[in-house]
Amino acid sequence: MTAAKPRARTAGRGRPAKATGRDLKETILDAAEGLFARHGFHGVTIRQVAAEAGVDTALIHYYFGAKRELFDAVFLRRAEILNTARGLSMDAYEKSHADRMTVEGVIEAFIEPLLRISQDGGQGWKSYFALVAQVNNTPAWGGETMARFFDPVVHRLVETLKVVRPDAEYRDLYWSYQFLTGSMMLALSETGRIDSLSEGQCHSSDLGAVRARLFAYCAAGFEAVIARAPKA
Amino acid sequence: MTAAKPRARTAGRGRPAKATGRDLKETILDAAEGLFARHGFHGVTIRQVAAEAGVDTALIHYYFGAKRELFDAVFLRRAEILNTARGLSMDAYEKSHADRMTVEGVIEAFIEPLLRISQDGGQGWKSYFALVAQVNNTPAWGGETMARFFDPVVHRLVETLKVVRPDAEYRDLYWSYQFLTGSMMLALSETGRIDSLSEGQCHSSDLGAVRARLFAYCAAGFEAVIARAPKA
DNA sequence: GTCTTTTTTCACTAAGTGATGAAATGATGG
DNA sequence: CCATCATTTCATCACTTAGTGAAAAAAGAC
Repeated sequence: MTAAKPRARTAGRGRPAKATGRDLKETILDAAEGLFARHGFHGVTIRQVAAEAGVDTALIHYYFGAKRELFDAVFLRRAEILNTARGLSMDAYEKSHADRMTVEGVIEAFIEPLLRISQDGGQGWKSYFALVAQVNNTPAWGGETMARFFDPVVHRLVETLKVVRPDAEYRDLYWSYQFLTGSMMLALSETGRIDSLSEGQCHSSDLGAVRARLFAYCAAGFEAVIARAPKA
Repeated sequence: MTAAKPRARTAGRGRPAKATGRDLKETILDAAEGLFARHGFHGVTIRQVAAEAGVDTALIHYYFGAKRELFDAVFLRRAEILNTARGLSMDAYEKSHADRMTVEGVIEAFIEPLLRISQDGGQGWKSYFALVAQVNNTPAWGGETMARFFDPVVHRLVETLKVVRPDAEYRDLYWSYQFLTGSMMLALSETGRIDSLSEGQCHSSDLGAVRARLFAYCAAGFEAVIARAPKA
């Protein structure tokens, strides 16, 4: 990073964050988020981000450094919020159902926060989920990033499920999680594919429809995998 | 397309196609396939493909035209084989189990050909599945392409399931398929994520482990969604 | 041999790429 | 009013990109 560190966020010394009212840094992140989500990292140029945000390309480098660092900033911005929300949801469930937890209940506690955030959080969050889905499916990309941010909460899910079904094998739980995350991320990224596939009977933006089915679907899947355990 | 059409394949006038043992066209497609699968369309340059294939960039344009056409050629090459294999698998199942089809059986007939091809077909097929998974998760990309090639066989799956469970609603079947395809494509693209997540207990290359679990997982999911039908 | 056709390479272009250093801007504290 | 400093823009650099047109190479047809 060549540029000076951008801000100590004291009370405004220097030129104020423009008369736009909105923080320019956030505006840049929003623009980058939307574009990266639609076209992927390499499908977006700094100039496009700059145009979308209404700033000069140099400003983007001033705030974020290289293009890759901009991408990481986009990824990071919401990752922690996500983990916190999920952690709280699972805390609440474990507390309120301490002695009568079910597989479906645990799974719901794991997935539901994401659905709620996507529904209530506006377009930014929808773009973000599409972005994560894409990272998750790009072999030469996400490996390390995904692991660093999302492994802990997944391990917690697996451990909790192990408490609910002590006889289940870890391998079965991990594979079931893999299936779950594939379904979940595809649903959250709202690709529009189901709209045309179902000839208008379903809409990928209808997260209520997802909520009404995904928990049951995944829970039944877990149970079935556990049930036919002695196999590999 | 500016370049002359590459081939009239009458009986050999002019230079024959193979000076190198292998067909150069296929070599180019192989190189492009591997690179696109790892880095996505925009993450790959024609020059990289040319270098990997050991040819000049102009030759790629000579055979395939623009970069996007090269990508389509890569996508197309295996799509038909895939559809044929799947069609045959479902034919066989419907014939052999005409009066005793099960949800799990139908799903197995739908997924199993892909697993077998991925196991027996070599690295090319593995790359191809990773590529499809990526297209499937890129909103601004796959819509039309995916629909054109894969909708028919999906419609067939849904109709067959409707025969097995006549009381099921189409919306439930389409949503369940959406969940299925998310799990299936993530498993087929072998991202390696489960390896690190499970600390070595599972391997994404272990398609036997997928086979032993995915059919049961998805079938149970379908049944559960159908069962809690009168909703949403 | 020569002709014709296809395949391959070379040299090139016009447009864009990420990135940077220097200058302009304007609020703030002295 | 002036010096300071974070912020913002401008002009540009060195390089890469997709794509092309012309010529060379290869090989059967005659």
